[in-house]
Amino acid sequence: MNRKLIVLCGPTASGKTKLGVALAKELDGEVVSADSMQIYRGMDIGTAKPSLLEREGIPHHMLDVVDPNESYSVARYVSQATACVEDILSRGKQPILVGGTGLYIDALVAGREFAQESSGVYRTLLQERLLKEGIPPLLDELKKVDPESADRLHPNDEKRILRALEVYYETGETISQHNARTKALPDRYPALRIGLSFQDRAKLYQRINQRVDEMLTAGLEAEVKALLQTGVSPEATAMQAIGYKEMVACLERGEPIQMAAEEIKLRSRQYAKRQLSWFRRREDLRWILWSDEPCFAAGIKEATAYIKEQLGSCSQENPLK
RNA sequence: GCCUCUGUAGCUCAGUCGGUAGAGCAGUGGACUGAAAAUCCACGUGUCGUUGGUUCGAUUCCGACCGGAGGCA
Repeated sequence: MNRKLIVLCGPTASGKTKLGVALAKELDGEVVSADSMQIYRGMDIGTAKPSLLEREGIPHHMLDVVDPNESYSVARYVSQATACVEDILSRGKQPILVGGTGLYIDALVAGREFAQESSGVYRTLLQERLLKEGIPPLLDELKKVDPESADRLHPNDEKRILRALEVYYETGETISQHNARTKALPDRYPALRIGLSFQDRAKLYQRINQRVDEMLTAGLEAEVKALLQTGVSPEATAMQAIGYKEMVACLERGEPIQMAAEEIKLRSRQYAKRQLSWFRRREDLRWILWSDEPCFAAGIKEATAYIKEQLGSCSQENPLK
């Protein structure tokens, strides 16, 4: 039985959503979103969540699965999204992972285990200590329990230093041991990865800028205000999303919306660059690069040709049919 | 027209008591194992507005010119 995952990834505004739907139609598939912000209900405009119309009747999973006040994590994503993938496979359909959150994609494909669910007491404790003592004593502590991680982590990388300590105190296993063990495990799913972007970086940036303007026209300001009014905390993880945190700050300071728009464009461009650096490191990823405007007809041709070629080479009959 | 301030990296600006200059931001590359749209790291040569003068040596001092801001008329 074919358990192969098709992965469609790339930076924001590269056209993943549209090509994903087209691919799903072509391959009798369903879309599983791999986006760390589109999971939140009520955050539609700023996350560029595909509307019902844009989904064109193709079932989309992992959209609107939590409230913006809830805390979420890769681990939760992996378990929820795996259930979706299994369900799709059991019905004989092709799962297509579409999204820009590299960590979520890799974790799902690998079937990554994370250090055990915790009560959170250590995290709060460690965060309090960070505030009071600063990072040096915590790094010293990590040096004692997990010298490998202490050595690997940069002294300024507070987030990861805390996590390393947390994992050790929660589970008794150091994060370096845990990582080494889980890295050795084989992937849960075989995956075919397709990356979407532009040949010319400037073109990508131009598209991003344009899309931010469209978001503002579509009512991003009202969406953010509505979220705050329904009690979403500005501190919530969901509110770290690009487009939201800048808008919140702008409203607080009473600045003109145009200033927020410029900030959102800038942060989105920088985000796209980080996404590219995540995806580029994979040698087994097949890039489809738009030369000018995205041409989905050509994109779908290129993608399906690649998929058929890859699948054809490992099985006598087309397993997608 | 006169006076004052100003012109240094893509942008905002430091600085050189005369020995050809450095921050922040932007940009580029990278990392990433329960916050990931988060978080973190690395990378800084540019006719120091132009042109004369003084000087062994000027981006730095002096003059003129050009651009910008303000003030007086």
